[in-house]
Amino acid sequence: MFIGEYSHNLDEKGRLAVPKKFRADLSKGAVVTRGLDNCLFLYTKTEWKKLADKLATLPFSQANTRAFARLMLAGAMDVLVDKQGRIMVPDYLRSFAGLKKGVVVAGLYNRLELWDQEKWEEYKTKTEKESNTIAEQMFELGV
Amino acid sequence: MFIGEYSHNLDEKGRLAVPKKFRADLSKGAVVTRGLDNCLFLYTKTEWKKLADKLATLPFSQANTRAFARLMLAGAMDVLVDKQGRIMVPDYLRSFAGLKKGVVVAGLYNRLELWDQEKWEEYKTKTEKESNTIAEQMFELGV
DNA sequence: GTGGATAACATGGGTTTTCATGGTTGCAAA
DNA sequence: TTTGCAACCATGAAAACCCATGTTATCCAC
Repeated sequence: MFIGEYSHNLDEKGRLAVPKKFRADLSKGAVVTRGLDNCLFLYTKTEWKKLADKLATLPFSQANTRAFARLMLAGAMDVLVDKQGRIMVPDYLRSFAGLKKGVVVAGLYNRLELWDQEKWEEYKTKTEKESNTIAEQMFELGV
Repeated sequence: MFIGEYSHNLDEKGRLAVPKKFRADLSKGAVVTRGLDNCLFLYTKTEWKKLADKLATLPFSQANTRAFARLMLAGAMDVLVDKQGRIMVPDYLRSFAGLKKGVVVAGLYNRLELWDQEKWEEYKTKTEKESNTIAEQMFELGV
Protein backbone atom coordinates (compact mmCIF):
# COMPACT_ATOMS: atom_id res chain seq x y z
CA MET A 1 0.00 0.00 0.00
CA PHE A 2 1.33 3.41 -0.98
CA ILE A 3 1.01 6.18 1.60
CA GLY A 4 2.94 9.30 2.46
CA GLU A 5 4.16 12.47 0.83
CA TYR A 6 7.66 12.94 -0.52
CA SER A 7 9.46 15.73 -2.27
CA HIS A 8 12.05 15.06 -4.97
CA ASN A 9 13.71 16.84 -7.87
CA LEU A 10 13.48 16.15 -11.56
CA ASP A 11 16.97 16.31 -13.04
CA GLU A 12 17.80 17.83 -16.40
CA LYS A 13 17.15 14.59 -18.21
CA GLY A 14 13.63 14.23 -16.86
CA ARG A 15 14.45 11.57 -14.30
CA LEU A 16 12.78 11.37 -10.93
CA ALA A 17 13.93 9.48 -7.86
CA VAL A 18 11.28 7.19 -6.42
CA PRO A 19 11.21 7.05 -2.61
CA LYS A 20 13.05 4.00 -1.36
CA LYS A 21 9.93 2.58 0.30
CA PHE A 22 8.12 2.19 -3.01
CA ARG A 23 10.87 0.77 -5.16
CA ALA A 24 10.34 -2.86 -4.35
CA ASP A 25 6.72 -2.72 -5.50
CA LEU A 26 7.55 -0.81 -8.66
CA SER A 27 10.61 -2.81 -9.60
CA LYS A 28 8.58 -5.43 -11.49
CA GLY A 29 7.38 -2.74 -13.85
CA ALA A 30 5.31 0.38 -13.53
CA VAL A 31 3.15 2.62 -15.68
CA VAL A 32 2.82 6.38 -15.49
CA THR A 33 -0.12 8.18 -17.10
CA ARG A 34 -2.24 11.31 -17.05
CA GLY A 35 -4.20 11.78 -13.87
CA LEU A 36 -6.90 14.12 -12.73
CA ASP A 37 -6.43 17.65 -11.41
CA ASN A 38 -3.24 18.01 -13.43
CA CYS A 39 -1.16 15.40 -11.76
CA LEU A 40 0.26 12.11 -13.01
CA PHE A 41 -0.70 8.65 -11.82
CA LEU A 42 1.93 5.98 -11.28
CA TYR A 43 0.71 2.40 -11.04
CA THR A 44 2.31 -0.95 -10.52
CA LYS A 45 1.96 -3.12 -13.57
CA THR A 46 -0.68 -5.25 -11.87
CA GLU A 47 -2.86 -2.32 -10.88
CA TRP A 48 -2.42 -0.77 -14.31
CA LYS A 49 -3.59 -3.91 -16.04
CA LYS A 50 -6.85 -3.84 -14.11
CA LEU A 51 -7.49 -0.27 -15.16
CA ALA A 52 -6.44 -0.75 -18.77
CA ASP A 53 -8.68 -3.78 -19.17
CA LYS A 54 -11.63 -1.71 -18.09
CA LEU A 55 -10.70 1.08 -20.47
CA ALA A 56 -10.39 -1.38 -23.32
CA THR A 57 -13.99 -2.49 -22.97
CA LEU A 58 -15.29 0.98 -23.77
CA PRO A 59 -16.81 1.13 -27.26
CA PHE A 60 -14.73 3.26 -29.64
CA SER A 61 -17.82 4.43 -31.46
CA GLN A 62 -18.53 7.07 -28.79
CA ALA A 63 -16.55 10.30 -28.98
CA ASN A 64 -16.32 10.69 -25.22
CA THR A 65 -14.99 7.27 -24.51
CA ARG A 66 -12.49 7.60 -27.34
CA ALA A 67 -11.25 10.80 -25.80
CA PHE A 68 -10.92 9.27 -22.39
CA ALA A 69 -9.16 6.17 -23.68
CA ARG A 70 -6.74 8.38 -25.58
CA LEU A 71 -5.99 10.43 -22.51
CA MET A 72 -5.35 7.45 -20.29
CA LEU A 73 -4.01 4.78 -22.64
CA ALA A 74 -2.07 6.85 -25.11
CA GLY A 75 -1.02 8.99 -22.20
CA ALA A 76 0.44 5.99 -20.45
CA MET A 77 4.05 4.90 -20.61
CA ASP A 78 5.91 1.91 -19.27
CA VAL A 79 8.67 2.97 -16.96
CA LEU A 80 11.56 1.08 -15.43
CA VAL A 81 13.09 1.87 -12.10
CA ASP A 82 16.80 2.11 -12.93
CA LYS A 83 19.63 0.92 -10.73
CA GLN A 84 19.67 4.25 -8.93
CA GLY A 85 15.96 4.00 -8.16
CA ARG A 86 14.76 6.56 -10.67
CA ILE A 87 12.18 6.64 -13.43
CA MET A 88 12.09 8.60 -16.69
CA VAL A 89 9.05 10.83 -17.01
CA PRO A 90 8.36 11.45 -20.73
CA ASP A 91 8.30 15.00 -22.06
CA TYR A 92 4.63 15.06 -22.90
CA LEU A 93 3.65 14.01 -19.40
CA ARG A 94 5.98 16.50 -17.80
CA SER A 95 4.38 19.30 -19.75
CA PHE A 96 0.88 17.99 -19.10
CA ALA A 97 1.43 18.07 -15.35
CA GLY A 98 3.50 21.24 -15.48
CA LEU A 99 6.40 19.53 -13.75
CA LYS A 100 9.39 21.73 -13.28
CA LYS A 101 12.09 20.90 -10.81
CA GLY A 102 10.30 20.29 -7.53
CA VAL A 103 7.96 17.30 -7.61
CA VAL A 104 5.77 15.86 -4.88
CA VAL A 105 5.30 12.10 -4.82
CA ALA A 106 2.17 11.19 -2.92
CA GLY A 107 1.01 7.70 -2.03
CA LEU A 108 -2.69 6.99 -2.58
CA TYR A 109 -3.27 3.38 -1.69
CA ASN A 110 -2.99 1.64 -5.03
CA ARG A 111 -1.23 4.40 -6.94
CA LEU A 112 1.31 7.17 -6.58
CA GLU A 113 0.59 10.70 -7.71
CA LEU A 114 3.20 13.07 -9.10
CA TRP A 115 2.52 16.76 -8.63
CA ASP A 116 4.31 19.95 -9.41
CA GLN A 117 5.38 21.25 -6.01
CA GLU A 118 3.58 24.58 -6.30
CA LYS A 119 0.35 23.06 -7.60
CA TRP A 120 0.40 20.60 -4.76
CA GLU A 121 0.75 23.35 -2.16
CA GLU A 122 -2.08 25.33 -3.72
CA TYR A 123 -4.31 22.32 -3.91
CA LYS A 124 -3.54 21.39 -0.33
CA THR A 125 -4.28 24.79 1.17
CA LYS A 126 -7.48 24.95 -0.86
CA THR A 127 -8.76 21.54 0.19
CA GLU A 128 -7.64 21.91 3.78
CA LYS A 129 -9.88 24.93 4.08
CA GLU A 130 -12.80 23.04 2.63
CA SER A 131 -12.05 19.82 4.40
CA ASN A 132 -14.97 20.00 6.75
CA THR A 133 -17.43 20.55 3.93
CA ILE A 134 -15.89 17.78 1.89
CA ALA A 135 -15.98 15.42 4.84
CA GLU A 136 -19.68 15.88 5.21
CA GLN A 137 -20.23 14.97 1.57
CA MET A 138 -18.09 11.88 2.07
CA PHE A 139 -20.21 10.79 4.97
CA GLU A 140 -23.12 10.58 2.59
CA LEU A 141 -21.09 8.10 0.56
CA GLY A 142 -20.60 5.90 3.58
CA VAL A 143 -17.16 6.97 4.75
CA MET B 1 -0.74 -4.10 -24.86
CA PHE B 2 -0.02 -0.93 -26.82
CA ILE B 3 0.32 2.20 -24.73
CA GLY B 4 2.23 5.44 -24.98
CA GLU B 5 2.71 8.41 -27.23
CA TYR B 6 5.61 8.62 -29.67
CA SER B 7 6.64 11.19 -32.20
CA HIS B 8 8.28 10.14 -35.47
CA ASN B 9 8.86 11.53 -38.92
CA LEU B 10 7.54 10.33 -42.23
CA ASP B 11 10.46 10.32 -44.63
CA GLU B 12 10.23 11.45 -48.24
CA LYS B 13 9.29 7.98 -49.36
CA GLY B 14 6.29 7.76 -47.06
CA ARG B 15 7.90 5.44 -44.56
CA LEU B 16 7.29 5.69 -40.85
CA ALA B 17 9.42 4.26 -38.06
CA VAL B 18 7.47 2.14 -35.61
CA PRO B 19 8.62 2.47 -32.00
CA LYS B 20 10.91 -0.39 -31.05
CA LYS B 21 8.55 -1.61 -28.34
CA PHE B 22 5.80 -2.42 -30.83
CA ARG B 23 7.78 -4.08 -33.56
CA ALA B 24 7.71 -7.58 -32.20
CA ASP B 25 3.92 -7.61 -32.13
CA LEU B 26 3.58 -6.12 -35.58
CA SER B 27 6.24 -8.21 -37.23
CA LYS B 28 3.84 -11.09 -37.90
CA GLY B 29 1.79 -8.79 -40.09
CA ALA B 30 -0.22 -5.65 -39.60
CA VAL B 31 -3.12 -3.77 -41.15
CA VAL B 32 -3.53 -0.01 -41.41
CA THR B 33 -6.89 1.58 -42.15
CA ARG B 34 -8.98 4.71 -41.84
CA GLY B 35 -9.77 5.61 -38.25
CA LEU B 36 -12.00 8.03 -36.45
CA ASP B 37 -11.27 11.69 -35.77
CA ASN B 38 -9.00 11.87 -38.80
CA CYS B 39 -6.37 9.46 -37.71
CA LEU B 40 -5.32 6.04 -38.95
CA PHE B 41 -5.70 2.78 -37.06
CA LEU B 42 -2.94 0.20 -37.12
CA TYR B 43 -3.78 -3.31 -35.98
CA THR B 44 -1.94 -6.55 -35.60
CA LYS B 45 -3.26 -9.15 -37.98
CA THR B 46 -4.98 -10.98 -35.15
CA GLU B 47 -6.78 -7.95 -33.79
CA TRP B 48 -7.72 -6.87 -37.28
CA LYS B 49 -9.38 -10.19 -37.94
CA LYS B 50 -11.53 -9.78 -34.83
CA LEU B 51 -12.61 -6.32 -35.87
CA ALA B 52 -13.30 -7.28 -39.47
CA ASP B 53 -15.45 -10.18 -38.35
CA LYS B 54 -17.44 -7.83 -36.17
CA LEU B 55 -17.88 -5.34 -38.98
CA ALA B 56 -19.09 -8.11 -41.23
CA THR B 57 -21.95 -8.90 -38.87
CA LEU B 58 -23.33 -5.35 -38.98
CA PRO B 59 -26.74 -5.17 -40.64
CA PHE B 60 -26.29 -4.37 -44.29
CA SER B 61 -29.62 -2.59 -44.42
CA GLN B 62 -28.53 0.44 -42.42
CA ALA B 63 -26.91 3.25 -44.36
CA ASN B 64 -24.79 4.19 -41.35
CA THR B 65 -23.26 0.83 -40.80
CA ARG B 66 -22.67 0.37 -44.52
CA ALA B 67 -20.75 3.61 -44.55
CA PHE B 68 -18.76 2.64 -41.50
CA ALA B 69 -17.88 -0.77 -42.84
CA ARG B 70 -16.78 0.72 -46.15
CA LEU B 71 -14.66 3.28 -44.39
CA MET B 72 -12.78 0.69 -42.42
CA LEU B 73 -12.75 -2.35 -44.64
CA ALA B 74 -12.18 -0.77 -48.01
CA GLY B 75 -9.64 1.57 -46.49
CA ALA B 76 -7.56 -1.23 -45.05
CA MET B 77 -4.14 -2.20 -46.32
CA ASP B 78 -1.66 -4.86 -45.29
CA VAL B 79 1.69 -3.49 -44.22
CA LEU B 80 5.05 -5.05 -43.48
CA VAL B 81 7.59 -3.88 -40.97
CA ASP B 82 10.88 -3.69 -42.88
CA LYS B 83 14.29 -4.60 -41.48
CA GLN B 84 14.77 -1.10 -40.14
CA GLY B 85 11.46 -1.25 -38.29
CA ARG B 86 9.46 0.97 -40.61
CA ILE B 87 6.17 0.66 -42.43
CA MET B 88 4.99 2.16 -45.71
CA VAL B 89 1.87 4.25 -45.33
CA PRO B 90 -0.08 4.32 -48.63
CA ASP B 91 -0.73 7.67 -50.29
CA TYR B 92 -4.49 7.62 -49.95
CA LEU B 93 -4.26 7.03 -46.21
CA ARG B 94 -1.63 9.71 -45.77
CA SER B 95 -3.87 12.23 -47.44
CA PHE B 96 -6.93 11.01 -45.56
CA ALA B 97 -5.22 11.64 -42.22
CA GLY B 98 -3.42 14.75 -43.44
CA LEU B 99 -0.06 13.30 -42.52
CA LYS B 100 2.83 15.57 -43.30
CA LYS B 101 6.21 15.13 -41.72
CA GLY B 102 5.55 14.97 -37.99
CA VAL B 103 3.47 11.97 -37.01
CA VAL B 104 2.33 10.87 -33.57
CA VAL B 105 2.07 7.16 -32.92
CA ALA B 106 -0.29 6.48 -30.03
CA GLY B 107 -0.86 3.14 -28.33
CA LEU B 108 -4.49 2.31 -27.52
CA TYR B 109 -4.50 -1.15 -26.04
CA ASN B 110 -5.25 -3.30 -29.07
CA ARG B 111 -4.40 -0.79 -31.78
CA LEU B 112 -2.03 2.00 -32.68
CA GLU B 113 -3.24 5.34 -33.95
CA LEU B 114 -1.32 7.52 -36.39
CA TRP B 115 -1.97 11.26 -36.17
CA ASP B 116 -0.69 14.34 -37.86
CA GLN B 117 1.34 16.06 -35.15
CA GLU B 118 -0.63 19.31 -35.23
CA LYS B 119 -4.01 17.61 -35.24
CA TRP B 120 -2.94 15.53 -32.29
CA GLU B 121 -1.88 18.58 -30.30
CA GLU B 122 -5.17 20.30 -31.02
CA TYR B 123 -7.15 17.27 -30.05
CA LYS B 124 -5.16 16.85 -26.88
CA THR B 125 -5.47 20.41 -25.65
CA LYS B 126 -9.17 20.22 -26.32
CA THR B 127 -9.70 16.98 -24.42
CA GLU B 128 -7.30 17.80 -21.61
CA LYS B 129 -9.39 20.83 -20.78
CA GLU B 130 -12.47 18.65 -20.56
CA SER B 131 -10.65 15.78 -18.92
CA ASN B 132 -12.17 16.13 -15.48
CA THR B 133 -15.67 16.30 -16.90
CA ILE B 134 -15.07 13.32 -19.15
CA ALA B 135 -13.49 11.39 -16.31
CA GLU B 136 -16.51 11.86 -14.13
CA GLN B 137 -18.73 10.52 -16.89
CA MET B 138 -16.45 7.53 -17.26
CA PHE B 139 -16.52 6.74 -13.58
CA GLU B 140 -20.28 6.65 -13.81
CA LEU B 141 -19.78 3.89 -16.35
CA GLY B 142 -17.79 1.98 -13.79
CA VAL B 143 -14.25 2.74 -14.83
C1' DG C 1 22.45 18.30 21.56
C1' DT C 2 26.66 17.28 18.87
C1' DG C 3 29.32 14.77 15.83
C1' DG C 4 30.19 10.93 12.97
C1' DA C 5 28.65 7.15 10.00
C1' DT C 6 25.54 5.47 6.72
C1' DA C 7 22.03 5.56 3.51
C1' DA C 8 19.44 8.16 0.09
C1' DC C 9 19.26 11.48 -3.35
C1' DA C 10 21.39 14.84 -6.96
C1' DT C 11 24.42 15.60 -10.76
C1' DG C 12 27.48 14.69 -14.48
C1' DG C 13 29.92 11.98 -18.12
C1' DG C 14 30.40 8.09 -21.31
C1' DT C 15 28.43 4.25 -23.96
C1' DT C 16 24.99 1.93 -26.56
C1' DT C 17 20.73 1.73 -28.88
C1' DT C 18 17.32 3.79 -31.77
C1' DC C 19 15.86 6.85 -35.18
C1' DA C 20 16.56 9.93 -39.45
C1' DT C 21 18.38 10.34 -43.91
C1' DG C 22 20.25 9.29 -48.33
C1' DG C 23 22.07 6.13 -51.67
C1' DT C 24 21.79 1.62 -54.06
C1' DT C 25 19.78 -2.54 -55.77
C1' DG C 26 16.25 -5.50 -57.55
C1' DC C 27 11.75 -6.43 -59.21
C1' DA C 28 7.67 -5.35 -61.86
C1' DA C 29 4.89 -2.94 -64.96
C1' DA C 30 4.78 -0.23 -69.08
C1' DT D 1 14.45 -2.02 -72.28
C1' DT D 2 13.18 1.61 -69.48
C1' DT D 3 11.00 3.63 -65.69
C1' DG D 4 9.10 3.71 -61.23
C1' DC D 5 8.51 1.92 -56.88
C1' DA D 6 9.57 -0.71 -52.92
C1' DA D 7 12.98 -3.19 -50.16
C1' DC D 8 17.81 -3.13 -48.46
C1' DC D 9 22.10 -1.12 -46.72
C1' DA D 10 25.20 2.49 -44.75
C1' DT D 11 26.06 6.58 -42.22
C1' DG D 12 25.37 10.19 -38.77
C1' DA D 13 22.70 12.39 -35.13
C1' DA D 14 20.01 12.13 -31.06
C1' DA D 15 18.18 10.17 -27.24
C1' DA D 16 17.96 6.59 -23.70
C1' DC D 17 20.61 3.84 -20.52
C1' DC D 18 24.39 2.78 -17.37
C1' DC D 19 28.05 3.89 -14.21
C1' DA D 20 30.79 6.96 -11.17
C1' DT D 21 31.10 10.70 -8.03
C1' DG D 22 29.49 14.54 -5.01
C1' DT D 23 26.07 16.28 -1.87
C1' DT D 24 22.42 16.17 1.36
C1' DA D 25 19.70 14.07 4.74
C1' DT D 26 18.91 10.59 8.31
C1' DC D 27 20.11 7.72 12.06
C1' DC D 28 22.66 6.39 16.05
C1' DA D 29 26.16 6.79 19.67
C1' DC D 30 28.00 9.51 22.81
